[in-house]
Amino acid sequence: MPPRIHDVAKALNLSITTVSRALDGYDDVAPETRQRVIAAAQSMGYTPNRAARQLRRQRTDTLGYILPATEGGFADPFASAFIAGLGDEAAAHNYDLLVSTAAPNSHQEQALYRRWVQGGKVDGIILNHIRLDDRRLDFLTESGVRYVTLDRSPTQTHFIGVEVDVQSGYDDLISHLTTQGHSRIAYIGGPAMLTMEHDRQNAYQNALRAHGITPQPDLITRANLTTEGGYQAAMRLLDLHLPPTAIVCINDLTAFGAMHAVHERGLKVGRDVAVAGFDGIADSAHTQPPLTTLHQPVHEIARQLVQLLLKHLNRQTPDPSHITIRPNLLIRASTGG
Amino acid sequence: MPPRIHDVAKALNLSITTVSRALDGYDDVAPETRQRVIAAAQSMGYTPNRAARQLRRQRTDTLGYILPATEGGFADPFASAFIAGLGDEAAAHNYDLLVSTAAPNSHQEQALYRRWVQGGKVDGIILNHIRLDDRRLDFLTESGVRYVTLDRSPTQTHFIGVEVDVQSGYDDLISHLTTQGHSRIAYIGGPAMLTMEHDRQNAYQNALRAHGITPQPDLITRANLTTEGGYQAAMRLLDLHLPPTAIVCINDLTAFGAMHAVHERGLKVGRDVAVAGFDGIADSAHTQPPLTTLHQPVHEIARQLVQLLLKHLNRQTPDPSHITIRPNLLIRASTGG
DNA sequence: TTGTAGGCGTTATCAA
DNA sequence: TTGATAACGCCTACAA
Repeated sequence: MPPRIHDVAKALNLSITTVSRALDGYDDVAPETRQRVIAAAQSMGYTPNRAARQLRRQRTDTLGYILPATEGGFADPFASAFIAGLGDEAAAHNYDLLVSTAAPNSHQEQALYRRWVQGGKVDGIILNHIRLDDRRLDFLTESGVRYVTLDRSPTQTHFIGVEVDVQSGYDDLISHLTTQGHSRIAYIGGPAMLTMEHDRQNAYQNALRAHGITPQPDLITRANLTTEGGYQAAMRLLDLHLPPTAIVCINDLTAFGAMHAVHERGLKVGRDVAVAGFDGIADSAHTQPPLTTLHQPVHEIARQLVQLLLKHLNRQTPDPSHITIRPNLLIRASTGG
Repeated sequence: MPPRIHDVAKALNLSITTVSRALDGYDDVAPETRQRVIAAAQSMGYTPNRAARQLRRQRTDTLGYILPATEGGFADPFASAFIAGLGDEAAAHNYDLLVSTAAPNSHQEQALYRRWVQGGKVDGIILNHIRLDDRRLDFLTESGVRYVTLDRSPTQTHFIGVEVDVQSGYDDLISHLTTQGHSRIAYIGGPAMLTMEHDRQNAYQNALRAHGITPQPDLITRANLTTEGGYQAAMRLLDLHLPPTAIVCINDLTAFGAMHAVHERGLKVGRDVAVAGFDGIADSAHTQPPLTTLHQPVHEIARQLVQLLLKHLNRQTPDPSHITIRPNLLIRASTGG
């Protein structure tokens, strides 16, 4: 049983009021008294009880993040970097991070948000994997809970969050590929309901057109953001009557799988078929061959999201209400050379 | 402002006592009354305030996990699968999961544990990356906070958690390698302070001796569990006067880096130098060549840990106080064939 | 079967 | 500058 404020007060022959104010830095406490209180609290190992403080202050100093579920919990390097970023920045501001998992659009997901919001477990929420028609956003808005998102929903009028300038990234990438002589450039995306998929596929098509190439439906396919999914989708593409000479993937994991498929068909990645990813996770520098990818600073993005959210919790709307990050094209051997 | 129990009671002309008991499933409530209460709570969207409940019940229904910090938050696929497993199982039992990051042995780490434990933020804690001399365990034991660990510390008298039978795994692996004709088998480990490193390096040496091979100090090196670290460590090994013909790595990421190094030296992984990992993350099936590795079911391990912890919170000690998991050798092309 | 009342540990208002 | 006191929302002995 940890010590209570009461114990500290008794030990010093002071009232709990004084102890509380001394520790919280109010200025109507005698300097000497404050010293004694702080010293005593330190030596007794006193830490305010969070539940009591929450109840009184009507806030939790806790942020929530719901990890988009992945059947069987597959290992996504993006996710851990993202969580680490959220955790680091939250901790830097003395906030805690509550994490849960739930399958998109599931009952559990809905129940989870209810519990968190109506039970007052969190002050604000960070969301990613935003969906084209995302009920979560409506629910949160209705409930008056503040949130920030990575990626912007088309239905979102007041966007607060971080956005990746996918178009500029894909312009760079497609430009690079056409320079290498590619014109049959395929695309492996993610689940259709994600804005991420919508945005990236659009950007891919726009970039193609900007380079005088008409997007071909049979060169556009989808997977599930995993290595295994990328492998299978790439297999399908390579089985086409007229297979692509380059494959652009929605993320690095998908690209890893695509490279494997290319190799298994007896072709050489970079020479016979170019493969590119998106994310720039650390592993991408060490694949065989190293992967050309659009790097986005995941850890930094997560920290920016937390900063935006904290500002949002304090004022009404953070000053720049959203931040745009330009991905950085890393050219490696998987696209020729 | 979400509805309170008071609001529900008023709407039904009942006392808050009755509402509370009806919702909590006490049997001294008239069936009809219970129906009405449940219906009203549902329609009003009532969810008990967590802070108040915690304060009253003196428990939080929250578990804590501190992600071992990684400078810059590099992306570790193990971590996200682990967190997903913790989150899934916790949610299945109506528990929340609090996550934070802190550098091992840092001041922040210590402060974080204090806040969580003494502030009563969590009922129990899950730990991994246990260190040889791990103060966290002493602190938690002293504080009377229940915890479970992945990996067992040598100083731990009452071990509650999950342990991986590394020895049997390395016996299988070394046996496989010697059968392939290897005898100069190197090892790339992790930070020296981790029990994980200690256990795996020991198991590697034991397995070598069991096959009549004397471990050689110059073939044993360490990295930092990342792909980049594995790359550099492997480079050092390949620069030796008498380089190894096989490299055993403490985890898959390290092995990815090692494979890259082998290739960069103009050698072929699997033919000239065998490389093996540990973890069996999804990507390992799709590297070039696919990686031989000791697979451990991360998601399942995480769930078992939560189950053990919850049992520990209810009774004094869970019945089997710990669970041993045998890793499964997946033989792929990175070790020949 | 239902209601009354006290208290979990803090913070904030007010008075001394 | 300090102290008494009333909430915050909920659960649970105890009384009715």
